[in-house]
Amino acid sequence: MKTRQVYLVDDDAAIRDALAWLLRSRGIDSRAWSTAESFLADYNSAMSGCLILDIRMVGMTGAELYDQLLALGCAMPTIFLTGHGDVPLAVKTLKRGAFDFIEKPFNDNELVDRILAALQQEENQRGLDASRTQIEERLATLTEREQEVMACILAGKLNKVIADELQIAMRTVEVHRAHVFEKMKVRSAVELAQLMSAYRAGKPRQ
Amino acid sequence: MKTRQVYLVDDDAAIRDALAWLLRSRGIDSRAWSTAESFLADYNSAMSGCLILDIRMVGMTGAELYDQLLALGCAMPTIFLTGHGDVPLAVKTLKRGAFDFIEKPFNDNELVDRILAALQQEENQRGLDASRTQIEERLATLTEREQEVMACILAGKLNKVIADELQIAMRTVEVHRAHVFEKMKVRSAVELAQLMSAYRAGKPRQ
DNA sequence: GCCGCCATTGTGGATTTCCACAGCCCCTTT
DNA sequence: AAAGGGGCTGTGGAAATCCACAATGGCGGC
Repeated sequence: MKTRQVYLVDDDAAIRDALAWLLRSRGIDSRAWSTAESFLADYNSAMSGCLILDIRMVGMTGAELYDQLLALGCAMPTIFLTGHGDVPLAVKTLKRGAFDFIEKPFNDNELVDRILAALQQEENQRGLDASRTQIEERLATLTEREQEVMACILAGKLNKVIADELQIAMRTVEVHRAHVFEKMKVRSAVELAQLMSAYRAGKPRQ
Repeated sequence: MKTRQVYLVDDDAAIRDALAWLLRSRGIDSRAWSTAESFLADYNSAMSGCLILDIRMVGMTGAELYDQLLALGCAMPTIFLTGHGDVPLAVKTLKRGAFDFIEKPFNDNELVDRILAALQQEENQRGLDASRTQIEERLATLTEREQEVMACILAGKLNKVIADELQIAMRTVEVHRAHVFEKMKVRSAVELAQLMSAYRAGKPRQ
């Protein structure tokens, strides 16, 4: 099981070193990169933790790197460090989902608190993602007919009504219904309804 | 039925007039205040629409007014106008829920687009709030026993299991169950499960 | 005392859900 | 050809849900 890390990207070596030292003193694992390009080349979706990005860097900026990572499906919470007052950029980046903005020079405790919060959020999100994946895997096992019957079940329809609508025997509805419960690993229509409600509530993820 | 309005608060008369004119030319109703204090004195929860606040004003600032309004339970989307680059304040206010930050001088079309989006969001939120209120009213009609039985239903338990746990007859469970469905205005356990799932998913609102 | 609300329970019967056992047909893969 | 998957169906019977009709008892308010 991989450990969470804090990924630091800043072209200022002093900042990188200071941050790495700070995090080590708090027992937090970290790795540093001096350019956005080098981090991007190393990035892979197995990375787990949070990002600390300097918003302005030589070459690709932190904001541009963030856009690239979003496009790659990276969901790690991202904290931006900024030394300039650029409100539109801060607003835009926050609205795109950045976790936080912290101005240099920063307060050590404040930054570590935000980092811990970001790590916690990432952990929570990973759990949610795992659940979603599991539900999706179960859904993928359903035949077309089973999906149709499931939709009717979730619409609260009686088996005989489903049978009428799909023009099949009630016995067949029962068979498909039993398969749906089995494949979705639920024991009742209530449980199925709750599972699918939770799944759909967490769906907006694009 | 009250109409939605845009509420303008800015100590700069030229801005207020220009905004009012702009909105009128787009067929959007608005009202203006020159100080945060005067708006706060007039505020009431029946106001519907969105807010445009200048972030810095003589006396109470836009940010301070926003905090006050939040404390009063105001849910109108709030767009801040700012002429200075104060990133921490922008970040803090956005994280508190502000709808957007726009720097002066602003682009007319951009601002109107954001206002229309804010009005739409407020409309959607009103609809959600109305639904929540309705559900809460129905929940309030349930007796303690009915609430207990409902919890068991939502846990997917059979009537006979509920009867065992609550140490009552199955017939009594059926009576309470029927009352729960009637009062919650649902026709099945599935429908009840979905109603409560949606309600609980939208609960974090404090 | 009367009334309304709440909780509880029983009887009898209808409807719905669930499923073991059994079977048929079509299509695809080995 | 045989096996597996999917869809479909029937029989018989048990379990679960639903409810009209009926009733009792406790509590609080008028």
